[in-house]
Amino acid sequence: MAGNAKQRSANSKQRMITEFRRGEILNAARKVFARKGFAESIVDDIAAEAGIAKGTIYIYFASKKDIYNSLLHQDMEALKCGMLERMDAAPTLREKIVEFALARLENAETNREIFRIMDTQSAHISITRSQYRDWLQAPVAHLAAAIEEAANTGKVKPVSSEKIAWAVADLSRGAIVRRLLGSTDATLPQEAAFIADLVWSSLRLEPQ
Amino acid sequence: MAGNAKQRSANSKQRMITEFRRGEILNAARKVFARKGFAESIVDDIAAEAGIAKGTIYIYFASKKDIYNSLLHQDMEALKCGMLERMDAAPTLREKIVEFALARLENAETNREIFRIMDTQSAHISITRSQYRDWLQAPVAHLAAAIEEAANTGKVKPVSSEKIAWAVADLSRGAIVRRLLGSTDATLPQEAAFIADLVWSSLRLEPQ
Amino acid sequence: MAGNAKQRSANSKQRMITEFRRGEILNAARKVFARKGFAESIVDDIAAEAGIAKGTIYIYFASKKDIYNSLLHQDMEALKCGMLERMDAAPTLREKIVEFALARLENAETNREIFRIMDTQSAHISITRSQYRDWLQAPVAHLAAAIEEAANTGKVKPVSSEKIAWAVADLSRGAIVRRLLGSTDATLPQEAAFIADLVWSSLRLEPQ
Amino acid sequence: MAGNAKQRSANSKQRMITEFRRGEILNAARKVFARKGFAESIVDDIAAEAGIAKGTIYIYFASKKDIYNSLLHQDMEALKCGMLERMDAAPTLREKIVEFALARLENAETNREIFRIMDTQSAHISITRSQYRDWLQAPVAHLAAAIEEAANTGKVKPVSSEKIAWAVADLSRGAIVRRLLGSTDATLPQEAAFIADLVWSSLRLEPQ
DNA sequence: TATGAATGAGGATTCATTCAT
DNA sequence: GATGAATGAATCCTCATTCAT
Repeated sequence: MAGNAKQRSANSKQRMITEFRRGEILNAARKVFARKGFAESIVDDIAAEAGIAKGTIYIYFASKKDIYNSLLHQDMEALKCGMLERMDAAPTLREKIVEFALARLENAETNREIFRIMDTQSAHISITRSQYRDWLQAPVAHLAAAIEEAANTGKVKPVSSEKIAWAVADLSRGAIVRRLLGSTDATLPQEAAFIADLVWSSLRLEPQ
Repeated sequence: MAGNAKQRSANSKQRMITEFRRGEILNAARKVFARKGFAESIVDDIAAEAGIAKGTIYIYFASKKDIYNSLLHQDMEALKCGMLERMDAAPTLREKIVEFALARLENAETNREIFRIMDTQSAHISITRSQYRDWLQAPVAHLAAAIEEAANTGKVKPVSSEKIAWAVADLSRGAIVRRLLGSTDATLPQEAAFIADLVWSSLRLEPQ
Repeated sequence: MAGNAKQRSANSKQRMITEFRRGEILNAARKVFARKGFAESIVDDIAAEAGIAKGTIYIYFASKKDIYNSLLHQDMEALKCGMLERMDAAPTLREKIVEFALARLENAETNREIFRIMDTQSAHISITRSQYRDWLQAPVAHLAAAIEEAANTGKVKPVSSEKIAWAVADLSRGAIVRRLLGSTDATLPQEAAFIADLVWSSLRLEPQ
Repeated sequence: MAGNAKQRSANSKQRMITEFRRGEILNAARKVFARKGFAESIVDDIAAEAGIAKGTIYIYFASKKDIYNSLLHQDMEALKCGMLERMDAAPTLREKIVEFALARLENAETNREIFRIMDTQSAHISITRSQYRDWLQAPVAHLAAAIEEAANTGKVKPVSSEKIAWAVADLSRGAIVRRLLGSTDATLPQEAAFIADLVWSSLRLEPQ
C-alpha cells in the first residue's frame, strides 16, 4: 500500500516532469516554427533552442509533425478559452464584440509567433485549414448566440447572427495582419472599437 | 532581307513557344503547389503534372523557387487588374464595393488553387507576407479613393476611408475561406451583398 | 566516270569541310579545357566558344571524351614532330639538347593551354598517364640515340644515355611549370642553356 | 569537480574519436581520389570505401571539396616535414641531395595514391597548381640554402643554388613518374644516386 | 532518461546526349 | 547538315529518425 502510494506519487511526479519537458520543447518549437515555418525549421534548431539533445525530443514527441500539431492544439485551446471567458465577463453585446476583437488582437500582439503559425502554417496539420477554423468556431458561435439573444429581446435588429459574428472574426484577423506588417498605428482598443462600430451600424435599431 | 524576316519571324515564334511552355509548367505548378504547398511539392511532381521531363523545367525556370515566384506574380497581377477594372466599370460606390468583393470571390471560386497559394504560402517570396499585402494594396487604395470621393461630395458619411476599404477586403477574404471549407451555401452575389450591406451601414447618411 | 570523278571530288571537298569543322571545335575545346579542366568544362561552353550549336558537335565527335582525346592526340603529335625536327636540324649533341629543351619550352610558352591539358589532365584519356609519356618517348629516344652515338664516337663520357635524355625532359618540364607560375624571369634560351649546362657537366670528358 | 574531470576526459575522448573518424574517411577518400580523380570520384564511393553511410561523411566534412582539401593538406604537410627532417639529419651536402630525392621517391613509392593526387589533381584547391608548388617550396628552399652554404665555404662551385635545388626536385619527380609507369627497374637508392651524381657534376670543384 | 553519432531516403539541380524539325 | 529543345541519369547534400551507450 505504502509502495503503491509511493508508486502513485512517483508516477504523478513523473508525469509532471514529462509535462514540463514537453512544455519546454513546445516553447522552443514555437519560436523556431514562427521564425521559419514548418518545412524550414529543423529539429536540431528546436533542440538547440530548448537546450537539450535532439534525441531527447523523440522521447517526448513522436515526430516533428507531432510537435507541430501539439503546439498548434495547445495555443489554439488557450486562445479559445481566453476569448470565451472574456466574452462571458462582458455584460452587454457591444462589449462582448469589443472583447472578442480585443482578446484576439491582444493575443496576437503579445505572441506574434502563435498568430503566424496559426494563420499561415496550419496547412501542415491536415489537408485543409479546417482545424484552424474549428477553434474559431467556438468563440464565433458564442458571439453569434449573444447576438441572437439580443435580437430576440429586441435590443438589436434581427440579423443573420452567425454571419455577423464571422464578420467580427474576419475584421479582427485583418487588423492583426496589418499590425504585424506595421502598416498601422492605432492602439489595440481603437482597432477593436472600429470593428465594433462597423458591425454595430448593422445591428443597432434605427433611431426613431 | 528575306532571311532577316524569316529570322525575325522564327524568333517571334520561338518566343511564343517559350511562353507557351512556361505557361504549361506554371499551370502544372499551380495545381501541385495548391495541393501540397511549396515545401512539400517536389519538382518531379510538377514535371509529371506538366507531362514533361524534370530537366525541361530547368530550361524555362532557374529553380523551384523561381517557378513559385513567377506563378505568384502572374496570378496576383491578374487578379489585381481584374479587380481594378471591375471597380472602374461600376458607376456607384455601392456597386464598386460589390464589385470588389465579387471579383475577389469569383476569382477564388474559379481558381481555388490560386487563392490557397496566395493566402497561405506567399511567405516564400520574401520573409513576410508583405508581397501578398502589396498586391491587395492597389485595389484597396482604389476603393478607398472612391469612398473618399463619395464622402467629399457628401454622398456618404465622412469616415476613415482606408480602414473601411480594408474592411471590405477582410470580409471578402473571410467569406472565401468559409466557402472553400464548404461551410456556407450562400451564392456569390449574396455574399458580396452581405459585405456591401454591412459596410454600407457605416457609410450611409443618417436617414432624416 | 565523270560522275565518279565528281563524286570523288565532292567527297574530298566534304572531307575537307569536315576536317575544318573538327579543327574549329578542337580549337574551341582547347581554350575551354585549358581554362576549366575536363570535368568542369561543359559541352555548351565549347559550342559557344566555337560559335555553333551544341548538337553540331555531336556530328563531328562521338562524345565529350572523344573531343578531349582527339585534342590531346593532335597537340601531342604536333609537339612531338616539332621536337624531332628541331633536334635533327641541330648539328652537335650540345645543340640537340638545347633544341629539345627549347622546343618544349617555346611550345608551352606559346600555347599554355596545351601544356596545361597535357600535363595535368591526361588522366582522362586512359587510366594512367601513359599516353602522355608515350609521345615524349619518341623525342627522348631520339635524344638518347644521339647521346649514345656521341659516347660511341668518344665525344662524351659513356653514360646511361636514356636516363640522361629523360633528365633533360624532366628539367624542361620543371622549368615550364615554374614559368607558368610566374616564379622565374629567365629568358627561354637561358633556361635551355641552364639545362644543357647541367647535363653537359655529366657528359663532357674530363679536362686533361 | 569529478564531473568536470569526467567531462574533460569525455571531451578529449570525443575529440579522439572524431579525429579517428576523420582519418578513416580521409584514408578512404585517398584511395578513391587516386583511382578516379576529384571530379569522377563520387561521395557514395568514399562512404562505401570507408564502410560508413554517406550522411556520416557530412558530419565530419562540410563538402566533397573539403575532404579533398583536408586530404591534400595533410599529406603535403607530412611529406614536407619528412623531407626537411631527413635533409637535416644528413651531414654533407651530397647526402642532403640524396636524402631529398630519396625521401620523395620513397614517399611516392609507399603511397602512390598521394603522389597521383598531389601531382595531377591539386588544381582543385585553388585555380593553379601553385599550392602544390608551395609545399615543395620549403624543402627546395632548404636544399638551396645548404647548397649556398657549401658554395660560400668553398666546398662546391658557386652556382645558382635555387635553380640547382629545383633541378633536384624536377629530376626526382620525373623518376617517380617513370617508376609508377613501371618503365624502370632501378632501385630507389640507385635512382637517388643518379640524380645526385648528375647534379653533383655541376657542383663539384674542378679536379686540379 | 538523455545523448548525439549514424543512417539513408529524398530532393534539387546539372549536363551529356539524343532527335525531331 | 545544323539546330537547340527535351531528356533523365547522375550526384551532392539535407535532415528526420533511430539506437547504442
